[in-house]
Amino acid sequence: MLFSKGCTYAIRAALLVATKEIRDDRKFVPIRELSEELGLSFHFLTKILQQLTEAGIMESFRGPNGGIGLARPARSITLVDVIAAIDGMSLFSSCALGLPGCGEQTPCPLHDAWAKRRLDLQRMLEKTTLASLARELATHELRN
Amino acid sequence: MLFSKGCTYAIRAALLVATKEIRDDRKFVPIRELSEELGLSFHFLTKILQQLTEAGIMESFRGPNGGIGLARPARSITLVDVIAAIDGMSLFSSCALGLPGCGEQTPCPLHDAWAKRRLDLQRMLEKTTLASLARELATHELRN
DNA sequence: CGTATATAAGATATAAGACTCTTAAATCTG
DNA sequence: CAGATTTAAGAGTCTTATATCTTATATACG
Repeated sequence: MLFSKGCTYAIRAALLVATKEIRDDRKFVPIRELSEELGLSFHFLTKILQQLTEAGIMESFRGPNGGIGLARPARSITLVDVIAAIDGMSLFSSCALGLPGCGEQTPCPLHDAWAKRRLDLQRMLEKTTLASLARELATHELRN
Repeated sequence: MLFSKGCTYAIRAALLVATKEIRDDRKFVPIRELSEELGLSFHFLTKILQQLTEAGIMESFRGPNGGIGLARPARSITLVDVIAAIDGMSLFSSCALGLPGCGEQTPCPLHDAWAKRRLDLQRMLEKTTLASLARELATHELRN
């Protein structure tokens, strides 16, 4: 799998928050509401979203009318931001064959081909923001 | 991680067998020799290579002077063949967000961008054979 | 202030992946 | 045939990822 499960949950939840913020003009959404709409475990999602707040991507408030919301404008939050907070950046730096120290200096046989593609993937995920995804969701009839 | 650890071990071992076949004109190599040269657990590597023999990629013989060798010419064994035998093909067909049923009909917001890149990755890994990698290893000074 | 609501944090449980160990089966050599 | 060598197969262990449960802590509101 490209991303861990937790990472895919984080992306889906963050996108849903962005959608609600834009479409319904709501700032804070209870995690319970997110978990129910996405069909995910409430407790598990809570733990994952906590990592996003620690990373400064989201902010949370406890108590009644509390919930979680984007800490920055949706157009300034990229998928790489979310991925970095949950899975780290190793996907974009590590060797396809898992060889430590593989790089320009001492490349493995797959290095050039993979390095080129992982960089392209990173660039794409850096260009993709929660706002751009939310816009796509709104215009086309896409699943989330 | 892109591939499972077992899958990376399988690729590295298969490539080493191909190298020995070409360079030293040896048909069967004991797994113990492979595991020692690659710094991997003998028992674990045995189990993984067993999957390659089951998949018809390698063939094995027991007893003294036994070992494991390529079942077909190295130029006809692609990395996708090895990957399919160990990890399966899900990397090349599954949704980046892990959504079941994501596809052309009901795409997720990331579908187009990822589908394009995973296909490119698959094409590249289909074009890469054990023979072409072994050739690169021989001409350049690459690590394995 | 007291109660309800919501996230935070930590402990615990389950599942999957990675790895090890033991025994069996096959094959060669003398 | 006997013994050595090597893969095959299965059980068992360790580690990490995934998921759940429980207990704090903060906030709103009557």
